[in-house]
Amino acid sequence: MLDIKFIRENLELCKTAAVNKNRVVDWAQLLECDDKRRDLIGKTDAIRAQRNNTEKTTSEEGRQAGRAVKQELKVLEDELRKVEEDFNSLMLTVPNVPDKSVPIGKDEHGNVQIKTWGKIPEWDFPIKDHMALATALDLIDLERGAKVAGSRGYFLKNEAAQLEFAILFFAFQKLINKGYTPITAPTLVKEFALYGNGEFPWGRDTNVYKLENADNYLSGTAEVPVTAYYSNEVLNEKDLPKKFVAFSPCFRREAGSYGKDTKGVYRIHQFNKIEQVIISKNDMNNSFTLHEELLANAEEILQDLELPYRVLFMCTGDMGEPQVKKYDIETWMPGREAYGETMSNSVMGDFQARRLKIRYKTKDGKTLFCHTLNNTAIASPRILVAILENYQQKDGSIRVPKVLVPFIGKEIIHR
RNA sequence: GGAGGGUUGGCUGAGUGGUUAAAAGCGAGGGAUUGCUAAUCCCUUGAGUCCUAAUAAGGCUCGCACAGGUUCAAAUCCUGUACCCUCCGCCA
Repeated sequence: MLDIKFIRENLELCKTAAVNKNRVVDWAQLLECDDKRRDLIGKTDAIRAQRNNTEKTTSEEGRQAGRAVKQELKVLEDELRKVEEDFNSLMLTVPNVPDKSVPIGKDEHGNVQIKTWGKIPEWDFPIKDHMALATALDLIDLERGAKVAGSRGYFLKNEAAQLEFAILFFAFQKLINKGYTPITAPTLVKEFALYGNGEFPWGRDTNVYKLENADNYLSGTAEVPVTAYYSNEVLNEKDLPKKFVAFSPCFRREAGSYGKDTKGVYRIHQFNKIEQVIISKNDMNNSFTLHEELLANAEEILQDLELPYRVLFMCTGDMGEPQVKKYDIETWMPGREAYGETMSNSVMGDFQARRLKIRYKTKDGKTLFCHTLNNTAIASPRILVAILENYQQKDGSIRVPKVLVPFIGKEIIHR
């Protein structure tokens, strides 16, 4: 959510931002609603003032007069309510304004690679993709996954199941050691949290599962519950930033991506993720610094795992509505002969905090909206795709990344 | 699933129909005083909107979980919803 005053004063900037993000906003309608809204506020306030200045009465005459004022007020208040409803839903459709540095582009082709790390492995034998490897080693069972859970269902078995726990716990501990507060978060969330994060209204019909017999949704990421953790609260500047490393199961409908990435466990409906979330003060430079910190944390995890990756600076058309700036980290996946997204690192400015009403008191007593940021730490099983494929050996066995050996209790996975 | 109790500002907590106050306290910010510290005193400390160059001063309105309603008048009465607590039942 942007500040309507900001929109009024920076209309062209906001319009351009929406165009660059491929989002349609009915600006004329929004501004008209805002005008109407303010006009009605003025009128109702005047009548309310009149009402408030009426003296205490017990006479029939006085009551008559009071009723007349009340009637008048009711008409205006009803009108105001309607206008505000329209206004609020229009406001929810306004995307955040990207930072000046963000490359302008229509879609993923506009993203800019800003860094690569690690050497893309070369093979002296025909390589297998993660499903060929995992099937032979009885690590992943897609058939029974589909039988039990439906499309994109899966079971992780044996060392793959161990690897999942290992990788999650490894990342969890790493971030805890960096001072992040460990937290396990509810996946089952209320609607406000999804609006608050800016998942809604945009992703309402494609991204998120809604429960049938409760007024809840299954969140696609711990970003949603953890960012909403302090909703409607006023924090203290000296306690910022709040840094969390959060675990949650994640659910994604993936409606509209039928037929996309259907191989293996790259794109599935349910997975587990460790997410980094930061609530910080309203200072963009400070937030950009934290954004880099989140990036460095994620890179460190991939470097520990010795997985080659690259960092993309996401362009306006591929970055999502709430974001000011976003990096994706893509890890090399030999089976795809390409990098695949494994982490997504965003800074939102106060966009989410406005929607969620997360504020803080500054040292000099002012109340401001916080800034919010988040980045993946590790998401499983997608990262297993990279691990299995990059660590495969000629005989079909798989080496265990050094840092994970203590968790698995062996160096090689074979049957 | 059933029964009862509750929800007031950054926090604790008064207030059960009436118009200069949502009391008081705490915390926070600013100021005064002070050899330093401590103490004391004063002011400020929810949101919207209008007027403004202004996130200055001021006006008005709203604000007591949320949404409606009753009334000339609602934190206070009524209805619905959410959440919290206690107990019963079921249960990992």
